[in-house]
Amino acid sequence: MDVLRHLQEHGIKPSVQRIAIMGYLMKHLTHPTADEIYTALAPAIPTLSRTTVYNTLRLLDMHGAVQTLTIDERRTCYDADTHPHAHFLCKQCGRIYDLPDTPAAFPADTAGHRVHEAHYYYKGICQRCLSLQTPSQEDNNQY
Amino acid sequence: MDVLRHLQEHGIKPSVQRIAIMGYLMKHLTHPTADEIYTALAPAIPTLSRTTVYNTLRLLDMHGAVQTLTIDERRTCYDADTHPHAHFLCKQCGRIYDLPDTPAAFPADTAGHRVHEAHYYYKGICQRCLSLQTPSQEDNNQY
DNA sequence: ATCAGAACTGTAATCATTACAACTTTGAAA
DNA sequence: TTTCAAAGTTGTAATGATTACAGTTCTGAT
Repeated sequence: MDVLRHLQEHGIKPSVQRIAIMGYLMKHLTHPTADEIYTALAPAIPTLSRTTVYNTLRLLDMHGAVQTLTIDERRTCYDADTHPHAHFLCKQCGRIYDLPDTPAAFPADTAGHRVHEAHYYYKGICQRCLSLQTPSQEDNNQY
Repeated sequence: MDVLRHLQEHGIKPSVQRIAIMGYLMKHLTHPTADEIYTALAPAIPTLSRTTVYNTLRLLDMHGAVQTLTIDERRTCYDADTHPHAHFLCKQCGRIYDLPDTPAAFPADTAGHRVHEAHYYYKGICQRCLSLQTPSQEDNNQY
């Protein structure tokens, strides 16, 4: 997992903060939010600012080094895996999973529009929540 | 376009406000935001409250009478067409278009998760912006 | 006519994100 | 090796969409 090279391949000048944020995303493929990244890195980089995390994530996205996920209305999530792949959001626990099977990356008919990005996602109840489910908890959905 | 029947078919008790909001969405398939709906209806229903628009849209979504689109990080949009169909967001003008061609409604392998909703969308530059594009405007992207 | 529950309203709070201005770092040229 | 401008970072304040909440109005059954 060569974070430095990954940044350079995308034309991003490295810095302590950028390496830490990109590295966190490459290590944790759990689709974290900006705030989760900030909270995780702040102890190791005490001077880190939330603004830097937001700015850096936008920079990484613009250079194609990460993918921005706007699946959940409330939280913007980030994914170091930029290959087009489908996601699943659990409406109960809020976890976002990668799905192995992905529809075709581009629609057959784009109606004349120029497509830059393709996003596929599903919402429902994840396997984990289904197996934990008891009748009395069935309406605990939060997402 | 029978708004009243549409509401009743989804088990929603009608009211002046609910009929107006549902009717607006059925007439305007442009994927408006809550605020756009409020602004459009407020002159005709002077007592209308923004809160009611938000509450009603949530109600309509929960009963399956509309589809909530979380394509754009900033704006939550609504669509009276609840059939699974793909969308295209123009990164320049922000318009959301319907795409005629839609991938399969459900993934072949859901990894054990129970899928309730399928969402497909693309981002890029729409035909309209492409045709208006001049070299000096090429970086006016807002979305 | 009465009354309880549902629906609606307006204001205040929330909270993720962005704007901004000051400070720090970097790296090239003198 | 100093200088200096540009790039990067920081903390605080502002923004703006959405939600919480408490009071008011409407509805429909009795």
